[in-house]
Amino acid sequence: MSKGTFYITTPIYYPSDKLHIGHTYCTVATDAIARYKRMCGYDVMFLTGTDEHGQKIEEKAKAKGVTPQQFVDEIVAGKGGILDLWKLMNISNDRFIRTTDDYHVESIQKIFKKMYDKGDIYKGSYKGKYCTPCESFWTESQLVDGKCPDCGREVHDAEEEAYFFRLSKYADRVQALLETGTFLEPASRVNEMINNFIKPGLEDLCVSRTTFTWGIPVTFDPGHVVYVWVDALSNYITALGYLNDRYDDFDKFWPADVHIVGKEIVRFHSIIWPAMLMSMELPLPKKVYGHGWLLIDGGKMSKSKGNVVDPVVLAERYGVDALRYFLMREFPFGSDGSFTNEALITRINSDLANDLGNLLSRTVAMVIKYFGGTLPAERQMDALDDELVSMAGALRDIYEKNMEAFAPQNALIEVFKVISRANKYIDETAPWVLAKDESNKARLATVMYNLLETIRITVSLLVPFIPESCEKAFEQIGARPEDCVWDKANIFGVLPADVSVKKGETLFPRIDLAKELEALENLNAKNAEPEIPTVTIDEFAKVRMTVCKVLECENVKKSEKLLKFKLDDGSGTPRQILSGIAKYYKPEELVGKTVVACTNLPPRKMMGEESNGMIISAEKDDKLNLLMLDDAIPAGATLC
RNA sequence: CGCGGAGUGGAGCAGUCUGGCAGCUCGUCGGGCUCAUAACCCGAAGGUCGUAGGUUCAAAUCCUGCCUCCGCAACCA
Repeated sequence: MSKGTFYITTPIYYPSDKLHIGHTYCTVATDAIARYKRMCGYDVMFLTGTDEHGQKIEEKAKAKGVTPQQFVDEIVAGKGGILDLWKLMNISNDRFIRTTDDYHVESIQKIFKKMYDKGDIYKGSYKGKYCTPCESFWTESQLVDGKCPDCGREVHDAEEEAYFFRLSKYADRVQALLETGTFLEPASRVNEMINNFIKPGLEDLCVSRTTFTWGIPVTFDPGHVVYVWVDALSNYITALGYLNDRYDDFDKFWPADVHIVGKEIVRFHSIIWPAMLMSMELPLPKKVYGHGWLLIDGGKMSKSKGNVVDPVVLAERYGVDALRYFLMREFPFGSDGSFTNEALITRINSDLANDLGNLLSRTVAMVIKYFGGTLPAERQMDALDDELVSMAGALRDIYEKNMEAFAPQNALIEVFKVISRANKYIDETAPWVLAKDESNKARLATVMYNLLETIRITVSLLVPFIPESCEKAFEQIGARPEDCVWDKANIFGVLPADVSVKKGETLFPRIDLAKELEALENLNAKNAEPEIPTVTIDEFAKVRMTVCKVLECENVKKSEKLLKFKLDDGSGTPRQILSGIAKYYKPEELVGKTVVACTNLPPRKMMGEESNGMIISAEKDDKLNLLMLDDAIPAGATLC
């Protein structure tokens, strides 16, 4: 029965914040592929999880006053956390790994030791400039006038002990891997990897840290924790029981059939991970697929833009299946796509409500109206039936080809071509006309049966995408579970001749576009406002705002954003400040103006120039205005 | 000259590898139908395929220059 095994993974997500629609997109896509493979008869292992170590988590936990473990427990397993999100989205993962799980920790320590014993991990040092108060390493180029870019104080030469992985040793083999065959897809990502990372030369990779403690300790060298690469990437094998006793299906499922990843981490999965596996002398995954991003308003989703899309809100408003369908249907999997609420609602309405839902609804209603819900067994074929029947019968193979090519979007397009054809078929056969004459019974029954069969086949193939809705649809057309399987999705005529339908709830209610857009807009506006902490008068008083006259102003070369100012701040010495407002002002129009700057910020280096303070401006949406005062007030005056 | 992606009717995209009548979805307009979730079906309008040049019998597609947008990297205090 089984066609063999299929091991598929998502990345393990970093739980420093709530996950957004982008993570959901990746996981839903992986889920759809996993469900498809199961449907085809593969023994599937679908893994997802979380990457829970590192400095950022440590810092966030500290800021919140909890331990790192408590912090990640809350985000991963707490109410509304990552586990809840995947449950809501109906994700069918077989396993969920957390890098803080005991068995993973145990495996990582053994893997690290194994690579060390082999000589592929060696102890070296990280040379750089160290700022003691900031506890930070800086490279020469990051320094501002030879001083710490964060605090402006002196730095000194320092070396930090660290372990390195001999990535360079595997560069040739990795390049060959990328260049031959189909290891990395889509193909457009291959050039990017080779030009950007391999050709300039691969440097050995720092794989341990001593500057933070939230990580897996290196067993043979206390004080070092394993840095992200070995810890996170290895999850794909530790979750199968590699070097641990928790699971024992490593031999069964490794190598992975495909790692689904976002394009931002293609580099780690297509260069570092294969090199690590080469070092461990393990088989390489068969494929890494780098999907595109969902862009908002043509740009990247980001907190600061306030345009982060919350999957929970959308799933609760429109249904999990509708959201899953939209994500898979709207965007070409390998490229970026632009997400808009309007596209979401329009897509749900036109495909799911108008085409599929309505087809089901009108078909079931007619079977009930004309036959009391059960078809008579007599049939009468007609040439009108041919096209629909052959399209439905041929669909599975076309669908399969697209799914195998990681083009779920095209698979869905093909399914909906058949659904549209069925709607047209109703017009062509005009059942309501046939129903007027008793002598047409057999013909009418044939039309109804053909419609039910078309629905059975198309909905069978939609199961990986919208599983719950499909169950409801099967029930309405009177299909038994054994009729709705892969092996019968390319056969027309599976339902019993005297099939009985059952009226059910509306599968996908139509959504009022204008009303919902407004509602979402309002929700978003509310969410965009972060909780603003109150400041005490003492804290506020620390901020020094000084009136300055613009002496000189020019563009910073090679920078699109920065303007360089020389300001008279009343001290007698000109003050240099850089400001990212080149988009809004021309340098010459600012000379002589009276502006306000915060003058007690630490110096900071940008594009090789030092900035001593911040010029105050007001910004909203895409508008920005510098705060300018009347010329009457002299330079050096302070705001109070 | 840092790396990469993209510019195709009002919107979103396919087509480009391998030149051969410019296609799909949504929207708009007109018509049809009444089984259905005001849904469905048919028809129409709308594009010098970013731009300038080149190759060719023939260019959205191949070549060269330029412009614009997006992402990465480095700065956006």
